[in-house]
Amino acid sequence: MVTIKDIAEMAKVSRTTVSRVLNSSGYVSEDARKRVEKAIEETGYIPSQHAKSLRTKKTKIVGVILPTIQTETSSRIVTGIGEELSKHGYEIILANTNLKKEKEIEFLELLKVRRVDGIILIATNTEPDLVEKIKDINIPLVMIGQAVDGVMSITYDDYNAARELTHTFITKGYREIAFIGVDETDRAVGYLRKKGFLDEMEAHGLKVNEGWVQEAIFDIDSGHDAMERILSSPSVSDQKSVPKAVIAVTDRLAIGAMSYLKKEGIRVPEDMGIAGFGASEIAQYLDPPLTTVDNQNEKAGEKAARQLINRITGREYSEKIVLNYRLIWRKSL
Amino acid sequence: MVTIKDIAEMAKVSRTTVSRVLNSSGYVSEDARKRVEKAIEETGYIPSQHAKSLRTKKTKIVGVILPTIQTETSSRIVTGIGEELSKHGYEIILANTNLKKEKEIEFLELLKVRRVDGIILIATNTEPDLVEKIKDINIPLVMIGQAVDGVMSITYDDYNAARELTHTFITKGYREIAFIGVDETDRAVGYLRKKGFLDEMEAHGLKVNEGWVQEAIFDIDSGHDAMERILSSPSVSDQKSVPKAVIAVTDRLAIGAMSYLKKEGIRVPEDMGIAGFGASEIAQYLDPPLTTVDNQNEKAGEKAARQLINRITGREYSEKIVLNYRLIWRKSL
DNA sequence: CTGTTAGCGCATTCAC
DNA sequence: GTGAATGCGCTAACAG
Repeated sequence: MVTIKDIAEMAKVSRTTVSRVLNSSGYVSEDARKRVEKAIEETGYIPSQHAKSLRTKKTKIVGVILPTIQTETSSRIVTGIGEELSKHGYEIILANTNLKKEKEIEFLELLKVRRVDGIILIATNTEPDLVEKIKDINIPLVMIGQAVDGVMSITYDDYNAARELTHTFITKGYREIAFIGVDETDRAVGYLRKKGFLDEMEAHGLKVNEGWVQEAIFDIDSGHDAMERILSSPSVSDQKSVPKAVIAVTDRLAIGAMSYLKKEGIRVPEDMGIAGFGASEIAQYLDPPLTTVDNQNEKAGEKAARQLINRITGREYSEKIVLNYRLIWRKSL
Repeated sequence: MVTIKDIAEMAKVSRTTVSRVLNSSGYVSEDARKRVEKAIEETGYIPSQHAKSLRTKKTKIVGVILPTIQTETSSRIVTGIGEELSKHGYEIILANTNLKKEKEIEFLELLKVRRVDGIILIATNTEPDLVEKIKDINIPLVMIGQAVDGVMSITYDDYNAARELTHTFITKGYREIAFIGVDETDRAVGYLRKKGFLDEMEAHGLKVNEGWVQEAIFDIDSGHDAMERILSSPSVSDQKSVPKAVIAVTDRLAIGAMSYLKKEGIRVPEDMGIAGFGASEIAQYLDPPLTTVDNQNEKAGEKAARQLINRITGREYSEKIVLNYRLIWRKSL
């Protein structure tokens, strides 16, 4: 492998001079520059980022820890992050936990070994050991999706989105509304979206029957099963109170729910209104097209990257950003 | 930042000894080891991978270049790659071209700067400048999805999958079959799948009308439009020959086509059979569920990673691997 | 404008 | 069993 030393010798200058033309820093005579460039050209020399990093203490790498890349949410966020980072000459090291929580902490360690300049964590929980680890990692870090005191974050306005969505269901005349949520250790998706729903229902004096609120995991089948549980809960079986609508906290859960409804011959939206969250691409092609909440994931990724870079480079940055959302009304209710 | 030198001083040994316990190489007395470990524990010392890389010439990083991460195909491949690499202590640097071809070459450069140990390229084309660049990059590289002479690759059996799919359409009684493809510079998806289709049709003496073969780009809307073009092509408009089935080269294109059919009141599969490629998760939840070809993307990723590591570490590896596929029959035909 | 000197943090001889 | 010496490839004072 050809090194800076070889170039220096070929161009009959010192390594310093080569370094100068490489980084276009300091003065270098036209003549010397030419010779250096020629040598680089001839040899195909490419400077080693490692040696450079060792010296400068900057790696120009950002670690991205995520729970899975196989959801539109994640992949969009990553696209946004990548887009923004590459503008500034940073690369991404991808750390995919595949939904194994313990790996989050492992990866934090690992990224530290790699001396990344910053970390972006697409978070699924805010558990104490994770937060503790984050706080003593001593590398600029921003979380996406969850907010924690003392940690930079980009979050969605989950609570208000859920309220507004619920509100609109109500103003459209729905009064019996069911809910498919997820585990509340996911504070944003599990807790806040559910709370928004419940608070809005309560504000309107509407009752949410036991059995109407079901918990699922993040996949389509789970939405299917949750819908089934809702429709076979005691008060429903007695025909005393059948929900007329259902809100699912992700589009995938909504798709699963729809598939159950279709199987049972329950028409959407005539017999049951439905909405999801996430604005997945497929939502608009469903039959009927699914009402959903667009959280602007790419933008979340971009903002996270931008704020992180600001922080890394000592510029001003926002500690917390809450993105606004957009309700997309379609025919499913 | 605490370094190996600090640990050495604290433990009253030389840096060499610290290095030894770090890498569990060579002899080190129980006593010395204890002291070193204690010092590491107390300081939270983490060795710098950069310094190590500079010394050992190994980064334990693999670069992954991909056209987009927002398709199931890509994200699954990446999951497979990540899964396998992490078993061996490698990390991924993600290079997302966002469908900009020129960036592929740019990223190759960049990964060279980073001195990655290997590169995995999820390829969309096999154009000469790309191939040339690959060949003189001098870093072990494996392509996924496209085959090129002299380059390691993992590919799908696109040609035969297309033939077999077509064959089954035919044995089910379909004789008028249309086709939605993509640009043939994508040799695997664009050229081979189309050729498989055409060859099989020809082998059965079936005619493929002009206008029945349309070219789309990789998104849902494009599938919709292609379907529209097929059904409004001259021979179809004359009612002389309306296709009774359509094969799309990706599930997304098939979904787009289905949405057009639904809009036009054309029933699937009664009026028109349809199939896609890719075994996307959503395919089974469509109405009707979509027949598709599973080409095991995670496995492709895993194999690519494994072969690459074999190559990097000087073990035996396969230059070319062609994965088998699996037809998934559902109600859409 | 340019070169000399001095490390960055680590692994690897080679002695002891 | 252990340590001193050396250098990986690069940048950053500091002199000239």
